[in-house]
Amino acid sequence: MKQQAVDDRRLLALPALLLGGAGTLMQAIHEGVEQRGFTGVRPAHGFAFVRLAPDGASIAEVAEHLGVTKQAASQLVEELLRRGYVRVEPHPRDARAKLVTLTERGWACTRAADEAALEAVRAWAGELGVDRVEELAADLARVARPGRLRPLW
Amino acid sequence: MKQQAVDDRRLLALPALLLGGAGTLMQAIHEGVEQRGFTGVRPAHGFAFVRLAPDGASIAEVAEHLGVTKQAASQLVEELLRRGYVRVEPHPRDARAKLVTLTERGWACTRAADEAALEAVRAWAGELGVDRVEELAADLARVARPGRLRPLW
DNA sequence: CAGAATCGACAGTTTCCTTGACTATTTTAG
DNA sequence: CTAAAATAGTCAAGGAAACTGTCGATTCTG
Repeated sequence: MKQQAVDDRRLLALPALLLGGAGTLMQAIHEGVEQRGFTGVRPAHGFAFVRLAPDGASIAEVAEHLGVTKQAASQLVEELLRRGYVRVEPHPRDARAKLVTLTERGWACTRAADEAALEAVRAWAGELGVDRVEELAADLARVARPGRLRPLW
Repeated sequence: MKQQAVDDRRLLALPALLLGGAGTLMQAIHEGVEQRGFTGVRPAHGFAFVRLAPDGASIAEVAEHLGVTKQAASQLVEELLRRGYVRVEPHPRDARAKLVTLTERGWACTRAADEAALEAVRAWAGELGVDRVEELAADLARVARPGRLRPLW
């Protein structure tokens, strides 16, 4: 039990660091995307792009992915449509649904986000070394169950 | 340049994992705190507790810590007051200001959050080993400059 | 094929944060 | 030492982004 207490103290630092690191990273990505000329894009949009990227998705699928209601997803998609990041077509297999896919501008924004993220992580690799960063990623991959990629809580 | 491209691919996984891991952790903490009987406590409250914990803080200091306006911080403090997590007294050195400090209930909630976080991280330690988790924390500590601990965006 | 489930939209509401204007106090400059 | 500027906090109004509830249209299920 005493050993347990010691371990606890060693473990207690991680949550704050993880939350802080994620916040820092998100901020860096957000700023990087803006600097590359994609203004008015919120992180929630970026998380939506992840789901839309491969082959598009329905609004309900976007909602499920973000962990919000269909109404919220619908609004978000409409905003992305207005800004030219996505196109919305009738779904080929379901007349009730709409198929939302990225436009070229949407893809460009996605690439910009990747670049911005990479820029931040490259700085870390310079500090820790590429191998250490890769280990970090491997460790996280084992513990971070990729549930919903929610913007927030 | 080619090596650079290879490294990039190896690094590109980290951002999503870090964001996902942080989200998972936040969710776990939030649920753990609720299960321990502290209902209606949002993560933003938890971040405020961090600032209040040592010796209390003024409303403006809470605002600065959270990265929101004084008005928002004022409202948040009032809510914490209603729920019994903090007490508000006149500031001993500045008649304009209020000194906000945690009540015993506030401290209990803080401990509950620590326990919930620990519970999650202990599960990781079981998966990776304590030493590996500690390395993880050490790496993160070197790269994650603890800016504002915002709930954010 | 009839009932249940699902897709998305409309309307109204809530929550949380913002800007702007204001008073009271403290700090700074002349 | 006082007049001006800065700061602490509040009130009021408004907006962004989510929510619930309801609905018509379509698809799935038994």
